[in-house]
Amino acid sequence: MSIAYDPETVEKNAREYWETSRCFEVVEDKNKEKFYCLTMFPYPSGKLHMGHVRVFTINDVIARYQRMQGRHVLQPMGWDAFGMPAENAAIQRSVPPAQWTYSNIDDMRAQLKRLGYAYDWTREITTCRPEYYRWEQWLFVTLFKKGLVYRKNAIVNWDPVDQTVLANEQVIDGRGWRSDALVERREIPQWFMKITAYADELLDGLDHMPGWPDSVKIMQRNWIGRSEGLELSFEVQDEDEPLTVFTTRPDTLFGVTYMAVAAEHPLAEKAAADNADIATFIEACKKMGAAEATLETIEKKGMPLGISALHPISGEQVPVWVANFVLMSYGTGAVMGVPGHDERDWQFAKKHGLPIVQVIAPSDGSDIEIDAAAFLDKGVLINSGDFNGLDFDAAVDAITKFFEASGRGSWTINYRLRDWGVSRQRYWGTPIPIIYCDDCDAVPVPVDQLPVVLPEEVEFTGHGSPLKDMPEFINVACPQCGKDAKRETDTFDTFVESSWYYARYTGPDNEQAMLDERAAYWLPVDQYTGGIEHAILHLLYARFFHKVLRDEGLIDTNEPFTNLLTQGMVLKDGGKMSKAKGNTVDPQGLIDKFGADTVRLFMMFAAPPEQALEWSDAGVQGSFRFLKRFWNTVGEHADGGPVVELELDSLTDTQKNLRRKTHQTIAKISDDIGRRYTFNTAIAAAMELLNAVNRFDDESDTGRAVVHEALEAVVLMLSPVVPHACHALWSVLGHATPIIDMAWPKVDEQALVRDVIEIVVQVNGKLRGRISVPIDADNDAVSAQALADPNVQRFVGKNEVLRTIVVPGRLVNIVV
RNA sequence: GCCGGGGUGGCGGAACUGGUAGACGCGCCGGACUCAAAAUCCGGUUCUGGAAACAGAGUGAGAGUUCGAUUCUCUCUCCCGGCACCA
Repeated sequence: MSIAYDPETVEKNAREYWETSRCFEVVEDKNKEKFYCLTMFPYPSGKLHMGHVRVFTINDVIARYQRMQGRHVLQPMGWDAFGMPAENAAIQRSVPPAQWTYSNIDDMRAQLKRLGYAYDWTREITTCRPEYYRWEQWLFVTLFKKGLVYRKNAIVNWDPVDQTVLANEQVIDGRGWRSDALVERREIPQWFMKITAYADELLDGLDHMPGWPDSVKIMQRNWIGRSEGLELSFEVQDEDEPLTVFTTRPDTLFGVTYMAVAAEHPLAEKAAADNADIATFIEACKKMGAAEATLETIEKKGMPLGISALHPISGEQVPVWVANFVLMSYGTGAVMGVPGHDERDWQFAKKHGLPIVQVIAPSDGSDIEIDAAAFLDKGVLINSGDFNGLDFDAAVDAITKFFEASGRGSWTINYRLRDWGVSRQRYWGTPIPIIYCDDCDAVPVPVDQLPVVLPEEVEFTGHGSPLKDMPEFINVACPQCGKDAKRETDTFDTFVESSWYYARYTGPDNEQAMLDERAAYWLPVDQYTGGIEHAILHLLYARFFHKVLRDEGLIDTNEPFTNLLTQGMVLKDGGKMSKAKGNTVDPQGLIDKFGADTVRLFMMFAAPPEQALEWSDAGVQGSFRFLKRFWNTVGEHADGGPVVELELDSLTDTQKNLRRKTHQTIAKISDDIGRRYTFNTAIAAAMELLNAVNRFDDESDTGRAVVHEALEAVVLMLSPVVPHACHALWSVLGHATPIIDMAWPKVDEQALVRDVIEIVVQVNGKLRGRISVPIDADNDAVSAQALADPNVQRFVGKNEVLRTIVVPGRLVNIVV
């Protein structure tokens, strides 16, 4: 008599086997085909949440499936350990961020082990450890020397009450989240990495990444935003510095009726000096977020500065305005306004009574009313002096030539992508390895003095970085001249750590170099899985770093991630699970109650990975019930003792049918997991086969052998999803070799052969009958049989058959 | 506002290349077992009409292409992700 399914024991046994056999620890082996299978590593926020369980389970299924395909699989795990929540916890609970983080890591590691993921734990990475971050300090210094790192002013959110810099997330409706004070824009010097130097390569690479979803590639392409256009200058009356602007529509140049500059622009500041209204307006502009979403949705406001720019061709005067939607740090801090042919400019001109001039007419000669709406199409130039009558191409060509000849403009390539600001005014991050000396300016910390270690024992107040109160950290001798100097107290954006961790997993123990020859064996990552919310920033920064590391000679490939799978969120009651809503479901409780396999199964069954997953407690019950049924079916079969060898020639039709179902299912699941990543349909197919086995009532020797084949297939194919149960069931089926060392089952093409198939018959596209036809019947025979069907005849009747469409093997459509 | 994705039974979802809409599971209804309940097993379950056979309607809304549209095109609408300092 078989024993009842007890996940607690079953899972403990499997875990112990994996641990003692160390079967997931891998070393480089040139004779084996490697498969590097990675998820985006978690931020150690406390406990695992459902989103973690989902992404890790998806990746674990792929890793275990690939292992069964014979690949040498590396699946590592680590911790994206620097970040803001640790600082918040420190303020709330008076625990240093380091202590909080390490304790969370210990808890979450234990949870991951309980879930049975096939990780090589010998490669674990923790980014807040100096042995990790020292190498990104080294890289920063190296890039500094190469000129790929520079310092410039950039905007931050300043909380005037808490006297601290806020993250965008901490600004709620323009106010500080703790102080409720109106947040101000403030410019401070910050460090930047020149990602724009790689803009073209990052863009072109997207064309050679078939393993990435189109949606992600399109988003990145739009983000980089390469455009070609004319860069030109407007002289400003009584000023030495011209206003430089970029336009992709030089053909509309004669339609410029105003210029707009940012509040921080020198022209605006100058005008504010002797005009109180302008000064007030500029102050108001600065009390506004810098986020693109804000700029694009706010009410567009502006004020004339009382100065004029000179149109570079006509010489006419156009007024210069200051506007709240122009930012100094993006581009040149100035834009030209062409209200006749740009939607936003049109709105702005309408509102402020600025003239709207039509300079483009429709190509078909029709009339338009420029006062009613902007005309955005390309057309023929009018009101454009010598350029009247030219079409778009000719006009762009002629106007560009005019500027290039006069030296006041040139055809250039422009990117929406901006350089990556990596400075953060926070404590819990990698110290930026820079020393400021009064004589030598910013000096990188010499490589032999790295790492600059972040002190972990700190008092945390929440008012700025504790590093600023630590003279022992700040005061240092200038590496160049030896004079007293001061350390940078800013730390890196945490995206810096996550931009190269995937490479460090290949050699996490190397104390002499960032990366070594092991990177060449494992990279690139074959399968990368993570949230769609990282489609742009993280994935673009990682691609950038990969190219930088390549140019440093540390790796020899162009792209970090060959195949990308972006999984959807886990929802509850149609919305995001969040602590604020109080609708979180703790995976631990479910693991304790049902076991890890039930949780894994539900996660994979409830939705395809790319879609949002709606959480359902009842669905978890269903998964548990299925596992019990699965367990009992295999157990009851095994109770009948060993089975005989299958004699394929002597099968009955029913036996043949079950066998066909077995091999159809192998084909289906192999495709679902291997190609489509639709684990939900793979599990559904396994359930179907198991249902067929349960309906199959044949205790003969051959019957039991057919069942045995089906059950072996199901156990093997479900083992990536529910590995603990399948580890046990494989031995129940009489095998000495552990299932973790088994290969994926193979399809017997002979078993799939059938001689009669069912065809659907439609009349005028509506389903009216089904017929059985020989597999090799020709189209004429099939349509004749379809027409003969009694129900089909009812609808065809005396009507004339106009057309008959036969889709071989599928359907017949009779058009009357 | 801009970029990307999504909307299918009471619920999660399936339908892969334009060809049977609703696989599989949940829930619900009925039955078996039980003194009873739980668990388990069997059957039914898109809606409307019908005892049934079957018929009509039906994939966010509206139009279009097609012999045939959940699938392709256009317009609209609602929801989700991203917008450079949440990770």
